[in-house]
This record gives sequence, structure tokens and C-alpha cells, in this order.
Amino acid sequence: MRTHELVLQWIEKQLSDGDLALGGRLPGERAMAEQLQVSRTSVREAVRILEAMGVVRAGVGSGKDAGTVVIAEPGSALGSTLRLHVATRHLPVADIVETRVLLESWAAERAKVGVPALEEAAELLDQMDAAPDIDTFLPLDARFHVALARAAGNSVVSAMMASLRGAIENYAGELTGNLPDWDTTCARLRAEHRAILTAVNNHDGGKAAELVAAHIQGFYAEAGVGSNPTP
Amino acid sequence: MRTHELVLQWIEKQLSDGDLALGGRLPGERAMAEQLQVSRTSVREAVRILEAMGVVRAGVGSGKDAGTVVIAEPGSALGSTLRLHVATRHLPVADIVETRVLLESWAAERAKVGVPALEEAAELLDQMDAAPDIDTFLPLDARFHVALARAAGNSVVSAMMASLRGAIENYAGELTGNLPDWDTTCARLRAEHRAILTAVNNHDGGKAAELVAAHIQGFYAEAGVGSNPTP
DNA sequence: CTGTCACTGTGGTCTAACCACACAGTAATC
DNA sequence: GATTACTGTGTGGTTAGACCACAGTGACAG
Repeated sequence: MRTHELVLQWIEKQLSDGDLALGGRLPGERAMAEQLQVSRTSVREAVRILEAMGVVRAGVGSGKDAGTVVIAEPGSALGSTLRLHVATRHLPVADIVETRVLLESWAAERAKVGVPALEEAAELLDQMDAAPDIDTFLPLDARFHVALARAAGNSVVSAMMASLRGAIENYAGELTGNLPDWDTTCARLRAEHRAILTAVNNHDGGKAAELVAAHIQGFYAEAGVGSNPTP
Repeated sequence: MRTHELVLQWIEKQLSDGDLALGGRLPGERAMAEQLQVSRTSVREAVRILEAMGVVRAGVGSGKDAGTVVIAEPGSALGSTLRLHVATRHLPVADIVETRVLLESWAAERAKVGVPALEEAAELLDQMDAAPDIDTFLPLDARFHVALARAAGNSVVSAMMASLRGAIENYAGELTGNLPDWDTTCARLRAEHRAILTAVNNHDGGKAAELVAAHIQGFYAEAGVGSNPTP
């Protein structure tokens, strides 16, 4: 077993045993190296991996943001991983879109009314109405969909949704260039968002799920995913 | 931007541009370091991250297994990430099980008859009948479920299924200790597996999905997930 | 022809040093 | 006395250089 894996194991055990909790601070790299009788290099490689997994955040200097602290950001970590695999052509964009439909439909059907995530979603819709251009609109759109997924209350599904959205984020930006008329499309998307949120608030999960599926598939079909996968 | 991130960006670009394909070999660490004008340490940190993401595999020595080659194993990578986050208590096991039900039901409903993955699944069932003990049975069970998911033909769903299974693998091992009578449970699980596969082969996706959902939820309910999350 | 042995290139590890940063305490200044 | 400037300390970030184990390759001696 390689040295940095040993360090990784040790840290994972600290987490499992509860000796290291969310928000907690790891020992300094030098201290850990001495404690585990390994070089600082190996400790750093382990920390890098944890950072890539969204388990810790490393900060220089001193004070509140300094040191290596335990965080919980699975979404961005899974997103990076998926993005890399998309780059290797191993994960087709079409499969990601299909998975998005699957997860978001499920989430829409089970979204709980009155939770903070839904209020955030409603707020985002207002901001999207005021968005002047595509580059302002798209990030809000992404956040709306992730907020909707969070409303279902399953943290794994939320994380996966966020990661899927993140993995094809750049891609979505390119796709909008293929659209014949952005203003028309944008208006339609906004209307569909409202309809989805209304269905959820009316406790009509089935309809919400249908609308979400049509919403996502409609966008990618219009933008030409499948027929024109890598423009 | 940190140095190793720069290296990561460079490698990701090589992948996106197709200059580096699946099965391809990265330049040696020393060569890359010189080419990018960074230290070998930074190159190594980048490679570590890619390795953790299941994008590359590093092998010492020389010959076919040597060097750093591009692979595509998103499943194990996502699994490690999820496992770590379960360790931080940020992702409840119950949410993972729920997501498994969601993905596997979907996959069972859309499984294509006649694909290699289904044949593999059938073969695994025979091996499970011959399994002498739990420790032989469980890995086969895991592979059966992943094979079933693969039969639906969506690589993202397959990868996520494999990762979910991997994230709670150790956990499943502990749970079987809670079962009152393993032999009885095992016989039931085997029968349920057969029923699922039969439904799929009969093109009865709806029934297959129902059976899968009941199968998974039944097992975890019997083993006590939810009422006894961290024994 | 065969077995041995040095060579070469790979990743894996370690040491020791320096840097930039941010805060904390202290000293000099107004 | 209050304010400012300055070290001191500890953090991660980066680098250079060395050595190790490993696995093929090829030359050489038998």
C-alpha cells in the first residue's frame, strides 16, 4: 500500500470515529507527517485527494480561514469527476442529460412544499425575469434546478443533481449559441419554470415531474444534443 | 491559481482535444514537469487527483502496465467520494439506499434484453446459488445489481449505481450481522433475484422495477437501517 | 542457445529549504 | 493613551535533488 493511502485511511478513520467532525481542523501537515512517521509530501498528496473529493478545504495564513478544515461539498467534487470523464468521451452528454431527467423528475414529484429550498427557487425565478442576457440567466437557471432538487430532501440526489449540472455547465453555454432565437426560448423556459413551481406548490407531483422532464428534454432537443454532440 | 491546478487544466485540455485518449499514456512525470515548467511535486499532485477520480492509473516499472495511462473508472472514484462523505455524516445511509432504489428501479424498467450485461447477471445468479457463505455471496450480489443497472445502457446511471453500492459496501457487511437468520434471508434474496431477471426477460419492465424496489427496501428494512443507522 | 547481469526508465518516497500569507503581540511613534 | 509600524509565528504552496523498488531490455558469458 502506498504511503499517501495510509494517510488517507488514517484521516478517514478519524472521520468515521467522530474524532474529526464537519468544520473541524486537521493537524498541520508537518504535525501529521511526524505523527504518522511519513514525509510531508505523502501527507500533502492525501490532502490533495480529499480536497478534490470536496471533503476538506486548505487555506494558507492564520486565523479562521487557515489550515485544512473539514467541509462537505460532494456536489462540486462529483461534478469535476464527471466533467473529466466526459472529456475522455467515456460518458456521453446524452447519458448525463437522461440521468438529469431521471433525478429531477423524481425530485419534482417528491418536493416538499414550504421548505426553504422552494422559496429560494421562487426567488430565483424573479431574478431570472430580470436577467438582461444569457450569461446572467444560465447560472440562475442552474441554481433553480438544484434548489428544486434539494426540496425533495435527499442529500445524495441533490449532490448528484448539482454534479450533473456542473459537469455540463460549459457545454450548456456552448449550446445556447445553436439556438435560433434566444429571446423566444428564454421566455418559454421562464414560463415552464413557473408552471413547474406551481405544480409543486399545488401538491401535484406527477404533473411537476412531467413538466420537468419535458422542460429539460425540450431544451436539449432544441439545442441539438444527440444530432450534434460535439460542435 | 495553484500550480497543480494548472497541470490539471493542461491534462484536461489534452483529453478534451483528443490528444490524449482512453488507454493513452501520459508523458513521464519528469518530462511533464519540465514541459510545463513546474516541479515534479506539482505534477504528482495533479496525477494523484486524476487517479482518485478514476481517470488515470499509475504503474511503476516498465512495459505494458507501467507509466500513467488514461482509464475510465468513474464508478470506484465516485464510490470513494461518497464513502468519505458518509463518514462525515453529511450523507445519510438512508439517502443512499433511497437513491439506489430510484436508480435501480429506473434501470430495471429499461433494461435491454439480450445484452451481455444481462447474461452476466444470469451467470452471477448461478454462482450465488453455489455460494457457501455470506462473504462469498455479498460481492456476487453487488455485481449482480451493477450488471442489471448496466443493462439499461446508460453509462452515467451505471457508474452512479456502482458508486452507491461501493459507498455502503462495508456497511452492508456489518448489517448482515443484524439478520436473525441468514440462510432464510439468503434463500429469499436469491428467489427475488430470479424473479427480477425473469420479469426483465419477459419485457415486463414495470414489474421488474417494482420487484427491485421491494427487494432493496426489504433487505435494508430487515437489517434495520433507519431505526439503527450507526450501530 | 541460454542464463545472468547491468542498464534504463518508470513511479514512490523522502529531506531540506524557501516563499507568501495572515494573524498576534510588541515596540516605536504621535 | 491611542495609533501605527514591525517583527514573530504558524499555516499551506512550491521547489530541488536525491534515493528506492520495480520491470522490462539488451549485451555478454557460458
